[in-house]
Amino acid sequence: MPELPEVETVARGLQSAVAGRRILTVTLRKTDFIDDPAALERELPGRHIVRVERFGKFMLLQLAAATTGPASAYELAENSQPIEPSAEALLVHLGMTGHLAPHFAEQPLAKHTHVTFVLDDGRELRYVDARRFGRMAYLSGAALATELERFGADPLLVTREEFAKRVHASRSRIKALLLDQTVLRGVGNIYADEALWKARIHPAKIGARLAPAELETLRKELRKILLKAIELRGSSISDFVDARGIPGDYQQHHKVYGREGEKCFRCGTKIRRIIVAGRSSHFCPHCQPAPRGVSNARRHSGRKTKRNRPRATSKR
DNA sequence: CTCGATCCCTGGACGC
DNA sequence: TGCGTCCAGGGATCGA
Repeated sequence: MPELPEVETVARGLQSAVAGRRILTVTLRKTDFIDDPAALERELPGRHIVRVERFGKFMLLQLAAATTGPASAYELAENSQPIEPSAEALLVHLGMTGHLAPHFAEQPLAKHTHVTFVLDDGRELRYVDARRFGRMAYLSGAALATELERFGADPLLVTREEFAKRVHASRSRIKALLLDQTVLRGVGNIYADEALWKARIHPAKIGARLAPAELETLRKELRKILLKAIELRGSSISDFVDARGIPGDYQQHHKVYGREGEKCFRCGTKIRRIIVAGRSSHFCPHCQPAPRGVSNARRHSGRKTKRNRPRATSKR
């Protein structure tokens, strides 16, 4: 599941693989995850991919009109300017199962290939996403700026003061705050759980009640974990692979995620899993004591037999 | 303002 | 082997 480190890994791979290339044609198949499919077909052909970077869990393929001519990869590497409000970009969110990678044209189309960009060197940039939880949008100018402004701070760059301000501004539980993309951009379920374990904070604790020292520990540990995960090219849970099809290695380092019932590496207590903010939350009941009002007692989920909802047939 | 619930979607795990 | 059921979860949305 692509979170910040996985998206960073893919973005770096694409930066070295396709930056400087020109998009010749766009082929769309299923389009229900695309904001405005017609805009992609209309705007992308002829444009250059100037640069690929990560923004939260999004990849931003920064584009430029054909008239500027192809920039050399070397030239692009020298250019580390942030995206300007007047820029244009293709936003790609990988959702849970999205892949964006270059292929040789003769390679057969993988199942669930929904978008193909033919590049000027004969290769194709293909978007494959079985579940279509991803998102794709072509945005420019004010619309792009507005879209990006919705998001919170980058967890790798956020300062102590800004982190504290953002967390203390709400009465939500810390797990919900870490997952909230308008608070921090890029953190998902795995790295939220890992950081909370490292900082010894219970996921259901109210963010505003965290002591400044706790908060600062959390910020630093989150940052360390994300950097380490980037170094290892992300966590390969389910089928994450980078732009070259290579899986990451950080899943070997998970301390709580996916370890329900196994022993805490610090104290040996069995790792538990509860639902916080609608998401599975893995934690050590001993190292991360429950706040007042939240029971750590084992309530074996009575397996609620929910739904038998009739399939809302909304194919497109 | 914050919450849970529901929905989107498919593949994989699991039980029988 | 095959079928049914459940589950994964990021994000939008809705009602409480």
